[in-house]
Amino acid sequence: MALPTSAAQSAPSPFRTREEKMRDRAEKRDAVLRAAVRMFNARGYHATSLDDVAASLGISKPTIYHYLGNKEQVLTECVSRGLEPLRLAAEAAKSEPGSGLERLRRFLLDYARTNMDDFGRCMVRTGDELLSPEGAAQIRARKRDIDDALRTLIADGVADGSIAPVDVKMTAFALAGALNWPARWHDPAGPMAPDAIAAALVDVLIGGLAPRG
Amino acid sequence: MALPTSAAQSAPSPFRTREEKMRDRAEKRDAVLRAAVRMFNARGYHATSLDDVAASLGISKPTIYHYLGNKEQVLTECVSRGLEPLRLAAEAAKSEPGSGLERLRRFLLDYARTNMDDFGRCMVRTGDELLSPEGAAQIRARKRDIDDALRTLIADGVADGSIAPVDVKMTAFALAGALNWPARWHDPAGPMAPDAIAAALVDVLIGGLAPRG
DNA sequence: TCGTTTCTATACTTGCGAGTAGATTGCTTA
DNA sequence: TAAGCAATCTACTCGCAAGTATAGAAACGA
Repeated sequence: MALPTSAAQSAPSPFRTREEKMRDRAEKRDAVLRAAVRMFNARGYHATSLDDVAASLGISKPTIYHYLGNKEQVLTECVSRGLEPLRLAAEAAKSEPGSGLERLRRFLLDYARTNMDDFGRCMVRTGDELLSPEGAAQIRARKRDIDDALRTLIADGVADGSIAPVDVKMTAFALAGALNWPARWHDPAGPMAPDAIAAALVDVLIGGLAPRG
Repeated sequence: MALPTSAAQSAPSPFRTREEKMRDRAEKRDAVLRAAVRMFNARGYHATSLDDVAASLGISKPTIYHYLGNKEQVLTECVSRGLEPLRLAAEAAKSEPGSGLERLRRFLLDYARTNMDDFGRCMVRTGDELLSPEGAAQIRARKRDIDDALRTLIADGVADGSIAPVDVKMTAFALAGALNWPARWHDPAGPMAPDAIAAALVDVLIGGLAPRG
């Protein structure tokens, strides 16, 4: 039989193609992860059972196991999805124009915003203690890459004079800490927009507390 | 029989006075908490069983229950001990001499150092999700007091001109985030001294990234 | 049409760890 | 000397939630 092209959709057929089925499957997997990450953020990983997650989707626990290997994999997949936009932002910052400070500022804004969405919050809040040694090592390596990119941006800025001659490592920790913290306190349902928070935090960090000249 | 005064200790008696016994009890309770907080920090609260804690002290679980009501109370007591030095520092900062910025700087240094000791780390890492609603509310109220003190110090500095006209609330979050973060990454057994880390972080936060005129 | 794969459910097993019962020992006090 | 209390143990109960065995329905391919 001839495979229908994706363009040939005049009358939607009930028969799914291979790609459609793969997409269906991916959508269901996504739905599981979205439900899980919300509950992890709201109640914590250990306080969330996969039965709870399943119930919130109107399905049963074995269905989750059909899409994901085990509970830790559900968590690591959520963390991965929180990490990915950071990796992309770090990648992008490398080849952008502008001074070190300008490139850093854009990266920090992305970083802060990302940390306030569902997967970003989960990523920040998931410490090594929740994961198996292997899982923790993988995640740590990927976080380390982000941190390296951050340090490089700072060093670039120091080198081109757009950033004061700070201690690069400690500065990276200070920035990361300040921008990770909203994952703990920010309420997505509250009145403060993530963009505004990100902008305010970045302004404080770049300007410092001491009054300028 | 006459109670021995605490001065009459020429030959240490095996018979304990009431105060000595109370002190003994307090010491044992402390030992339980110190053992527990170390394991909570190393492996996480949920991954630490009270059997583990007991074993590390060469005692049995019911002995822990003799000194503390339940597992959550072990945790909340650890968190309290992490919070207490912060409360004292906040209290002290109120009545110290110096500009707003100077008082804030001293407070921030205390804050950062405290967050790197055993109980401080536990305090920072213990999110609401680990506690019962009642426990979480109590802890949150006490953290809120610290945050209020921090905001007041910032506002004082802005008012007296020693701090730039920043957004007080966001600044408090940025500072707290940056100084809480070492609770996640600092290794007490590593080469970096908490004092040096605290100083470096505070310098970055006060000075900012942008070069000064 | 028939075997195979996909998806889903019900109903189970299993292990861990919080918390408890009850006994024991020894000091304290009436 | 007996009652009481403090401190500790061994040996349990019990509930929860991760993960599994198994089966049935639908879709698919040959």
